[in-house]
Amino acid sequence: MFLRLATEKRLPLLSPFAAGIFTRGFSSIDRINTNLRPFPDYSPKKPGVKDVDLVRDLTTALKQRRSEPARRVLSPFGQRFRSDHLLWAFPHLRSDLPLVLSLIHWCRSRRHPIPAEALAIAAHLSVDSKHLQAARQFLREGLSHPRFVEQVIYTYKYWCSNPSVFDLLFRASVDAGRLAEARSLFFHLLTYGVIISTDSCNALLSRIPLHELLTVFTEFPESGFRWNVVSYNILIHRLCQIGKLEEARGFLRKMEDKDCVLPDVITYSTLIDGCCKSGELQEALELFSEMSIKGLKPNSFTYTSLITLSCGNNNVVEAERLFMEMLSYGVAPDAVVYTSLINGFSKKGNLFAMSRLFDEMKSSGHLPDAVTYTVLICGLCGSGKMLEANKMFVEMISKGLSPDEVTYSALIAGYCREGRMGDAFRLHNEMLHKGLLPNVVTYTTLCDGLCKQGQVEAGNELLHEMCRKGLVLNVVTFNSLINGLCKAGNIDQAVKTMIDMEAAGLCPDTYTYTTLMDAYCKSGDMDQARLLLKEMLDKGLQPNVVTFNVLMNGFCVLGMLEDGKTLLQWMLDKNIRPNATTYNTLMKQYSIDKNMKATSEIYKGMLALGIIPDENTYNILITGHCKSRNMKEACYYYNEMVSKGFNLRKSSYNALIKLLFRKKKLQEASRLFEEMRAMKLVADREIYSIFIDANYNEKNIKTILELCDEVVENCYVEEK
DNA sequence: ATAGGGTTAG
Repeated sequence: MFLRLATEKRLPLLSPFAAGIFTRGFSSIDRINTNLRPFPDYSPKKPGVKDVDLVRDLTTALKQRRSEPARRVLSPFGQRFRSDHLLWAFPHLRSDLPLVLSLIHWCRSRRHPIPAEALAIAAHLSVDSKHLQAARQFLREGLSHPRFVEQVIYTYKYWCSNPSVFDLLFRASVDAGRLAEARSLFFHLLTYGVIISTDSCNALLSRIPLHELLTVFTEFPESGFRWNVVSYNILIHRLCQIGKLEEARGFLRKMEDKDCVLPDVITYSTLIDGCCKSGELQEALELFSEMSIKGLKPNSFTYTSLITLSCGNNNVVEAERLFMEMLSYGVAPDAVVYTSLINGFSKKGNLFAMSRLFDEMKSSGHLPDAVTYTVLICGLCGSGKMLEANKMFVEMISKGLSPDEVTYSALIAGYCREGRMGDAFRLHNEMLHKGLLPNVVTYTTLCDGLCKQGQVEAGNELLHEMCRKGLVLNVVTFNSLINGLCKAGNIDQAVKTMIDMEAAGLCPDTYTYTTLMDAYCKSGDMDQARLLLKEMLDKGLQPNVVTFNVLMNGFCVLGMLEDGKTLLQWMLDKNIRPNATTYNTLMKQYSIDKNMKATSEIYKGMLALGIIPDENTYNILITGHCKSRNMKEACYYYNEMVSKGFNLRKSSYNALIKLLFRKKKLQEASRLFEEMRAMKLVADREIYSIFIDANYNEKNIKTILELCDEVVENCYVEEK
């Protein structure tokens, strides 16, 4: 199996009838392959007379008393025994591997070094007895001796070994990380006609760096060796990992057309995943249909890649469709595909769908693992449900699952978002206590949390601690710190930090620029903001909707509404889809300027593009219309937003109540006032006065007292 | 030999 003579390459050189030679056995092959090296003859070192006697007595004792412990049997020989005796003992024990093993074991226990030659022979004997595990161990140990390979070759013929010993030797080199050695071993063995198995060569492929992999991939077949589908899958996977999709696809064609190796589900799934990771949905779908045409049935790996991409594109509807399609094709779902889908919903904040799928997963017999729980915890944290996230954390531990760095980082991020830095650091300490090392993400999360609490200095100190632990800052860490500095009003230091970041070999990205541009915009320095925009465009960085929103906000608060509208047009021209925030920013400024006509036009433009208004949009419309005393419009938007399940902000309630009161709509005003109080929102003092007066007129003492209490409790405390 | 989880900007 393991040995194939390296003759295939020479085939074309033979005469037409030479092919028949191959059926006639080795002697014929030897005739045509005169340049194949023969295996050398073995001539062991000669023992002295006393040595001969010792070895005979020792091996006889071992055989005679084989049921007794070797230690006891061999103890009389302890004084006189040398490592050399081992070599002379082997011929006596050649078909008795258990005794060979116990003799070697005894040697080791007496601290006798085992010579390389003995290790080579022991490997041959082990292979001969089909004891591959023992052979592997001897070979692994032997590799630490110089010229061990030569020892194995030198002893090979005499000990009538099996060619698989070379395969094991090659494999041991690979496993020991001696990759260059393995590579040259391949060619060296070739000169003896030994061919390493594809499996072992594939083990080499999966361990070497990509540039060497590509060399090996072309250089091994020069001797007639052929790669198989696994080899191609390894290569394609590595190319996909670094985003070289074109080349990966090239090898898909090459394997079929040039090498007659048929791609399998793994080949296609690997390529599809590569496309998904690069966001190339179109490519992925092409390959998906191509594999089906070839009769290859996609599996849960294939679907997971596509589902994960859909979720990442914020398209959970498509993700769920794919999941249903997978089920309808009879592809069994597993914990991974469930986890991916659950993650999609949790990221959208759809906790209902998240727990529905979690239940479905459990009831269909798929055990949630640590990743599943991490996704659930993350989803709950993202929705501010820290209590439930903690419950999930406890549940996962009670199920015997171990939270890892990722789980902890997710929980820590949840606490940071709530400003609960004490809890965040408590978890950080808990990690250390459990022997889990906080990594860059954990530290970045904590640093960001500190920055958001206004403690930039502490954040910076934490990063120094992180560096002392040998961790390296990444782009996100820098961005977080830059943001902290900006929010603390220290733009100069933020810019310096960006320069540090570049000096550290990290490229500022869209987050970095957007953060700094926002700081300049908010300080009223639109010129600097524009300069940064130019710089990022020059670097080939794409501004995104957030970048534009930052600029939009800058123009709007400075009253530069015409620039704002130009910016909106520019976005549309650049095919960057504005979102509700973009429109809200413009609408807000127009409504502050009491230009409700323009506000309404912007709103219409938003609807025309199919951009869904959010809670903010309605609040802007309501306060704006109230300020312009458009009661009808204000009430219209109030009803619409309530029907969509949105809540009014305090300012919207205040404005609407005041307007209703002014228009003598006492009943409506009062109803809204009650609604506002039920929402635990504190009305303006002016509104309290209005309702206290109104109740006074009605002589409703109880209500008056209640309202007075509330005013004292809320308005007074708030104004202090 | 292939798939799922955590951090940053408005």
